[in-house]
Amino acid sequence: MVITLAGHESRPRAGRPKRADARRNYDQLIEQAKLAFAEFGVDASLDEIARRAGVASGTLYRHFPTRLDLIEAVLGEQIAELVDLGRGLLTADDAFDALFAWLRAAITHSLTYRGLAAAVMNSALNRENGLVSTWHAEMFEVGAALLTRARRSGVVVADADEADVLKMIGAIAWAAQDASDGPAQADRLLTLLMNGLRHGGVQR
Amino acid sequence: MVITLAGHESRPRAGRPKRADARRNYDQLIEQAKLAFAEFGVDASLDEIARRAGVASGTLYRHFPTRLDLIEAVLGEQIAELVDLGRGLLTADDAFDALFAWLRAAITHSLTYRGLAAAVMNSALNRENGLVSTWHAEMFEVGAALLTRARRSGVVVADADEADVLKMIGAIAWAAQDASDGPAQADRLLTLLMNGLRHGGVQR
DNA sequence: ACCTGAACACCGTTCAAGT
DNA sequence: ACCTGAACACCGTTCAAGT
Repeated sequence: MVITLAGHESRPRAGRPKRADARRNYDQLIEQAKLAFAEFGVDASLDEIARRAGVASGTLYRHFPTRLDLIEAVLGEQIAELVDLGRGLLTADDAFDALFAWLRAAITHSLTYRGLAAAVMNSALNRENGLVSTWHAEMFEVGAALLTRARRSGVVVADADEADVLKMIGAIAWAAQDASDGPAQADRLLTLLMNGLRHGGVQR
Repeated sequence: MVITLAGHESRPRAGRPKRADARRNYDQLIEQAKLAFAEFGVDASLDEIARRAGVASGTLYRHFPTRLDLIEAVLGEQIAELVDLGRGLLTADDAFDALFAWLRAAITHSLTYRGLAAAVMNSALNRENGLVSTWHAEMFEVGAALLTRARRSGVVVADADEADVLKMIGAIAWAAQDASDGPAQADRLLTLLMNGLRHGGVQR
């Protein structure tokens, strides 16, 4: 008798395929998704993306079973860079500034495409596919490490919770995403948050 | 020659109608919308709401040309109460606590229905129908007044911007809306924000 | 005045049939 | 293996026809 864990063995989870035509389609889909995301946000029509890539809708679903899989593929490198940046900042002199800088970069990243913050938040809630995507997991890990270090250094209040702070980052990104001033507003809101975190009070 | 301002003269903007059957439909629509919003959030299917109210979809659109009009109608009393609360708090002893209390109530209000914070944010951005809805305008006015008072009393940092703070409130509500702990998380995030606003630093 | 319900234009998702 | 494209089930919105 064979025991299978439901929902764990059936996912394609392919990555870039080997066959020539399939690989061409895969690349075209990512390329067109990138353009469509830039134009309409991450809620862009999947059908339209497939059409522009010169491919039927079923093909899109074959490669990217979920809209989130497509988003992840499009943002892959960018996320890797962000994680690297965070790891580097773990040895920076000022633990407060390091945390600040990384959160700032994370927010900037979230502003790449309209709706991205909401999509990420949604993926964090959706526990169905086992754990959260590795994507989100790595981001969380780095952010949590930076906050922990800042807390241990005594530059940040002791009871700041990782999940809360990172959730707040998502919230700020969401709030600023289609404001006319955009990044500037995100900066102001982040400053508000950091003042709340700073041990020893607001500095003016 | 007659000059008309596009988009300003043609809106029904009815309110509760006079004819008996129309009024019955109107009330039923609000009643069923309330139930549907509670069950599915403010993105509930309008067709389904009409169906449950025993009415064709066109009737719903006649009374509530926009989803936002329906939301406003459903939440009317609740918003009035919130505005009244805020006005009362304007004469409270402690300007900081008054601001805190009102923001807390505003967040709690936003948690009534899933998706409400996003809908409100969206309406604030959508300048097409002249100004923002009176609903939003009154809320903003009261919130801004409370913040201004706190700033003048010197209990809140001088450069806190009304629009930023209120946007942050929306963001917090959004972040907490489908968390498992819900209101508790919203409280923690709000505390973070208030610490950032407090003049003289964090108190522990 | 108000309501009905069909019609339209869009979604995402699945799946049998083809190569 | 991979792709196609029709089919399905859902949307919101409009509008001619009825009362």
